[in-house]
Amino acid sequence: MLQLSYIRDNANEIIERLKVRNFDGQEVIDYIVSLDKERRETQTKLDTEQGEMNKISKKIGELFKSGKRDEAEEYKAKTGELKEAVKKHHTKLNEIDEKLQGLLYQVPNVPNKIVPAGKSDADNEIIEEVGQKPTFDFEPKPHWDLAKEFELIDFELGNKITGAGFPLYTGKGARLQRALKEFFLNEAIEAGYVEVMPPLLVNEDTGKGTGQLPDKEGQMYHTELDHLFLIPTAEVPITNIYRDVIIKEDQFPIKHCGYTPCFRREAGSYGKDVRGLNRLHQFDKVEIVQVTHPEKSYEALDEMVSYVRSIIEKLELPYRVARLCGGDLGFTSALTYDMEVYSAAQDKWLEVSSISNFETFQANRLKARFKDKNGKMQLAHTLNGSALAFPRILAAILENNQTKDGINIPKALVPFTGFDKI
RNA sequence: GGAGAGGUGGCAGAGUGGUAAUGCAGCGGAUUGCUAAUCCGUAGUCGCCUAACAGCGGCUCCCGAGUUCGAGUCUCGGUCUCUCCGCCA
Repeated sequence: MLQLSYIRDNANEIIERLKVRNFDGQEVIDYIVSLDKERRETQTKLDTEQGEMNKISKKIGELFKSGKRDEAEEYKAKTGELKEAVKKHHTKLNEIDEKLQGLLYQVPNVPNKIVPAGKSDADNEIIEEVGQKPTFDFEPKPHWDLAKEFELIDFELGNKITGAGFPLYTGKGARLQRALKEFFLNEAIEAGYVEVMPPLLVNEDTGKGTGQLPDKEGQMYHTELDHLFLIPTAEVPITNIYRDVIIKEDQFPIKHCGYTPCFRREAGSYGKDVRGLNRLHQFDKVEIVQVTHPEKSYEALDEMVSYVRSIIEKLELPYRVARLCGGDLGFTSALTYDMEVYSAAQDKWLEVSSISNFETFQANRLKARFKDKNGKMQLAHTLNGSALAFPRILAAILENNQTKDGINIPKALVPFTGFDKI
């Protein structure tokens, strides 16, 4: 959520920059600005009236104390009209606030100046491509065939137990998942991220804090009875650690990592994209999160990108880095880099990480603040990224490393799998 | 699931209708051979007024409604936490 004061002072610039994400903000921003003006006028009136009330009440109190009951009664009689006015303006203020809140929730984050214009992922700016695509002297098989052949994943069983998009990993497949978890967490801790193991169900306040709620509840599984949500990413519980927290400036940068399963309804997905491990309702991921001083957040973003590069390189996977265009940029993000690994048999780039700077957009909802050197409260900046999502990494490892008689495990994982070949 | 207790400023903790004690910590200042000690100030938020600082005012004692000239205090609803019992990994 953008700050009201920021909108008030920069309305035109905001409208202009939102165009990059194909968001026409003219109407809603104009409405916000005019409502804000009305709100302030109303509050000024209300404040004056309430101040008047307070004075009279105080006076009556004094009169009662000194036994001047008659005089007190006179003052009492005077309050009726004032009370009505207070009530009226109070109601009006509440109404305006509610409306304003609803409108503010509709405005996405302002894209960073370097975000390219564009409609879809096809317009993302590929910044760099690293590594060699593998070559084969036979027809490489897609991972879903390999998974079946080597009994790594049983999609049918997952289907039976739960439904589509909930695979059951078996044998070496399961062991590989565990190895990825171990490897990713160890690397992150090595890089200075403090591990947390958060709850997998979150309440409504938490969902609002990071921007999943309101409006995007359709993407999350919801437990009806207890009104809790299954997390779509560890970003949600981890970033919410800092909801309503006043951070000490010397704590910056705060760095966390965490492994969690993630649950996504993926309403509306269909077709080829959902084949095999490409798009699941439940998957595992290690997430990295940073909370930083506003002046340091882009530095942190770069650091996170190079960290994620380093682990992909250790897994010996060809990858590329994309700067998301306005049309593909998430609602809450100001700048996002996607990391995509090449998966040979599908001949596709698979998104395995999305690294974003939200600037103050989340912090504003979260009220994640710190006192700066001048003693002023300021919003912190929040960032996060996948490091990494397991299924597509697994898909790429299987497809890229297949040979005629098996699949080679990247060296970095061998200490955790206990085998170097499938 | 049953019963009870309780949510007060960063923390601790008073306050049963008259406008939020006190202690600790942090920060700023004063004093000061140094250190220690001492003293003073210091919550957040919204608004008015400012070039800015300052100043003034409103709101905030979990949330919402109500009673009252006046609510942390009384009434109703909601919510969260804790304790005991039951169930259970």
